[in-house]
Amino acid sequence: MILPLHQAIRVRLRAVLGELYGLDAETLPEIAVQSPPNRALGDLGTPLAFELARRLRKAPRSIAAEVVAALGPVEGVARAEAAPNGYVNLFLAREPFVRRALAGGSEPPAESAARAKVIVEHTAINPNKAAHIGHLRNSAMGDTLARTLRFLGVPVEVQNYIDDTGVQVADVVVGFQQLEGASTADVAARAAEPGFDYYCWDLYARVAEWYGADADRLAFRARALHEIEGEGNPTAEIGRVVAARIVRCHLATMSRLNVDYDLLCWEGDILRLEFWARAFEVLKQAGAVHLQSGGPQAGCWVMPLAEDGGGETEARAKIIVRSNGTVTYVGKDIAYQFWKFGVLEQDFHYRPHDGQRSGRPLWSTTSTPPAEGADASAPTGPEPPPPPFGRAGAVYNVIDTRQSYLQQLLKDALAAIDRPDAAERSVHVSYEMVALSHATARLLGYEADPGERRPFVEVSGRKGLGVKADDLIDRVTAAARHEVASRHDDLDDAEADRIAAIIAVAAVRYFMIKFSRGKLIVFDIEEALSFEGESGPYLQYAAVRATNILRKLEARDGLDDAALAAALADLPGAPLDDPQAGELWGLVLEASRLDEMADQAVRAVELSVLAKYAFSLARAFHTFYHRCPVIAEERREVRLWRAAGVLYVLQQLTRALDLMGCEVPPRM
RNA sequence: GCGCCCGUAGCUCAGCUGGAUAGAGCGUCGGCCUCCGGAGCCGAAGGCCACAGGUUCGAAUCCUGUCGGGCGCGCCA
Repeated sequence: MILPLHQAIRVRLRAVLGELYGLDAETLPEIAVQSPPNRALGDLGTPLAFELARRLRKAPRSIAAEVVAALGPVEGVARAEAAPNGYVNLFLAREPFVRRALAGGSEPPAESAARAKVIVEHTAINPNKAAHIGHLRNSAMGDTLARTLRFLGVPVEVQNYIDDTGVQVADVVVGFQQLEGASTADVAARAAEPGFDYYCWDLYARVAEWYGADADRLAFRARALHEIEGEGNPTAEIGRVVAARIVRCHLATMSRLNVDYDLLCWEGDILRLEFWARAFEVLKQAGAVHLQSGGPQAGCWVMPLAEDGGGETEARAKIIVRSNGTVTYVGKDIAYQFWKFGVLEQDFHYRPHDGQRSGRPLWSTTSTPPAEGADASAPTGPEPPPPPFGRAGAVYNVIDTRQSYLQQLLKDALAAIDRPDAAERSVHVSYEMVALSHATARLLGYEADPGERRPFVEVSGRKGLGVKADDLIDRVTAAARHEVASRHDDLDDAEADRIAAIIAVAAVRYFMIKFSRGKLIVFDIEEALSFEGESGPYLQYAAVRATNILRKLEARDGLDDAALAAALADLPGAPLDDPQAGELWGLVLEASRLDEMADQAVRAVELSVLAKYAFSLARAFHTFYHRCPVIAEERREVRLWRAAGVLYVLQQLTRALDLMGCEVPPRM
């Protein structure tokens, strides 16, 4: 991994600047270490001479020359060069670099339990219908972020917020009651059957249409919404049945994509445990909210909007508690966010939820404490106590860009209660929506709106318009299955299915991650089914090719990973410095940058960085594959070093894929 | 009206805390299976980085303005 080397170089350069010019390390800006555009220029380079030119009243070129002359030995660096234009370029010691890379290849990432825990909240799909492609973008980003943070040694807690008491669930309940005359038992029976999430998808669309036909019917929604927050009434019971079942459907869908969670947070529990009451106290004590005495907002508790500046702040304050005393959505969200940062001295109760395919234990919040002794009688023995949830040092909320205003209010609220640290570390991971191409919308049977001028069609749950996540995965899997079968006629059905599933996951997840988050994705089914070019399967194919080389090497020469390592131990490194070895060296160097890219992805909160890097590494490998044969190479030293490079690339590519929740299939 | 996001090749997009010659994929055209599997590789054509100023040794990147597009801004959730 190259990041520690960057750091060592920075430290040395800072010392050199101190020795040469008496510059204080404190007053120096962070020294940029970057990759030169062309490997011939160097393996790493820094433009520090440019920044110092004015301060030192010297030409960059001479500063660079002086720095290079004074640099002295740096661990891992073979030599330095001052480029004529002023760059300081570094050439790494290749042999030790490759040896260290291979040795560290199997090491687990540096654990640092001392670092503050980070909460990543993602998915948060309304539990009233099947998940669609828009939700996949959220989950793919959130899961990749969580995996990347863990890779960097940060303790992570993944939460999935379940809005079980919102309008969307209420609407489906109204559908069951008013359109189907269903009882709680009827709904429970239907929920136990397969395809409940698809059934509710259609029902939800029907309810929306039903409301549209007669505005008076919206009264049913208002009543259901009220009842659903309570307990012991049929509406609440049906709501519970629906939400519980749909959440299981969502978890099953996400599990297909290797997405998992630590905790399900139910909005109903936040209400029943009255988190808001405590949050309200905190806000009032800090003077963050006040009661509006006059004007249109008279009788409401409001929070002044930050940075309003003008004299109209009073009129434009954000209402947190309505004049009738009920709390708004914003208030509930503030309470939840406060809990995440440990601001409320209050906690949920917890119960274990179903197991996850990944094996990661999943917990669920509840409103009631576990019954005494009940667990001890269970066949599995007493339940382990829940881990300490909440109280995070930083929070990432993965929610689409339309929630920006609300997310800003959460930061404002934290700042208003004098928790600027929490406000600062309250990060909105915003992203644009996923829309449908006209061609795909047409394929779904959607009649194009003649007034539609935009080049895409917005997904709409109310209209029932959208590509369901499971349908997408099914279609991509079928396409992958077809491809696999056409390439291998010796695979049995189970194996072919397994490989197709692995490929489909990569295709879908890579597609959701490769665009930067501010970009609207216009989803086109044909494009998604293409496994050529910049796609998940392209990355997997590179890894499979690497695996094949190593497998053949083992079959022919009996050289497995351990034997290869042993053979390298007493192998001269000279072939690496051969000018012809440039291809191999460039590949290894590129492969070593995974930690640099993971770090950058987190700092910029831009997961596409990771996707682009993995793609470029795969591309570099494919090129190498064509130019530099391994098996057929006759010179033993060259062959072994190439094999070492292939092994390292495979390790790094596998890790990069893992960060995106993708696996390497055994064949493809 | 205010706020956020977007504008780079025919299309879809990368371009890192400003840095060396603006890069990919798709599409088009032309090559490559006697060679570790062609879901691949190599090459060609294709760019006033929306526009105009500014800051800087240096701007696709930062600042201001203009134009075009998207999304928010409720005693809804």
